[in-house]
Amino acid sequence: MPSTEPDSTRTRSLDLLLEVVVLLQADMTQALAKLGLSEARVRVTWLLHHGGPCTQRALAEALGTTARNVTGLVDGLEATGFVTREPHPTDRRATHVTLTPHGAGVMARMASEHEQLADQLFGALGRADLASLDAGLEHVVARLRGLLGAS
Amino acid sequence: MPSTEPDSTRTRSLDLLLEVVVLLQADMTQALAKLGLSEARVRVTWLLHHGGPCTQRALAEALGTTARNVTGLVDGLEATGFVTREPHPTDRRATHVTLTPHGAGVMARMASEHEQLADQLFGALGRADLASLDAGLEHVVARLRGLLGAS
DNA sequence: TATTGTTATACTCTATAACTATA
DNA sequence: TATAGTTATAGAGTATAACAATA
Repeated sequence: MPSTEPDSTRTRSLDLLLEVVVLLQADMTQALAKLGLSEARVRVTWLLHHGGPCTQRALAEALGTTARNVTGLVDGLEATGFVTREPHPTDRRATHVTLTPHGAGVMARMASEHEQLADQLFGALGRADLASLDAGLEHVVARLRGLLGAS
Repeated sequence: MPSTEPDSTRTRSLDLLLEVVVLLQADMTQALAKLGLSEARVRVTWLLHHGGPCTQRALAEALGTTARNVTGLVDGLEATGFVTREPHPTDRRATHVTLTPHGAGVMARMASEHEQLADQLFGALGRADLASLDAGLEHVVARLRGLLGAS
């Protein structure tokens, strides 16, 4: 038997992984919609939840997007009661985007749903199975980082 | 030691999985852009590549979207030379969306890049490691299908 | 009457460029 | 002069609703 596995085995693993991507994304989008958030907006509230109040400039850099886009995202989050624009303590050009109590509550609820999902996905797996899954995923993460870095 | 694992272990596995989602999506988007396609448009060409020419109505149902949206996607694919609108052989209301030779060539190239990615991600894994990764992913797929079905 | 695809309209996310207020 | 955030404008993707042509 040759030392290289047939391609079909690896391709099947990639297809499985892509199916997980599709399903996980669908589940996330659905869960976010119930909380009144979109994927783009939750990235903002996530940054505010960890890290606290923040200028729009800093948000734009952390998100890897433009200042204009952040204006739109914060507009939407402000209109739906997730954040407020406060004056920056020292720089009168800047705004301090801050989570409202409602926004903070939703983020806390999201964290608990996150743990719940982890239990639902992995609760039935034994310790050894979970460890080998983690090892495989870590391998994939390392490979993908390499591919994206050396683009 | 209690029979239930601490939550933190499972949450870490989920975070790993979410990181794979983010990285794989970034890699796909980048690869598609090089081929002149977006994610929404490649779903259309994928359906045409497998399955052959197709009415817009059938595309809308397969994509789970509206007829209006398919009009826009096919407009874009037509303008960039991936597909043509042909008259339907028997139903004069309908159009037969068909891959051009260029579109078919790009899809073939995509398939070969798919195999290449599978080799890059999994080539260094032994048979046993790959099998246990597959088992874990299959478990996750089954769980996610259950969650999405019973929404 | 039902179906296929279109136009009309609107909302979200993204991007560039020009501009205002402040530093 | 440089920076923070805005308005102006544009394009992709999604959705509903009204409508034309055909079945």
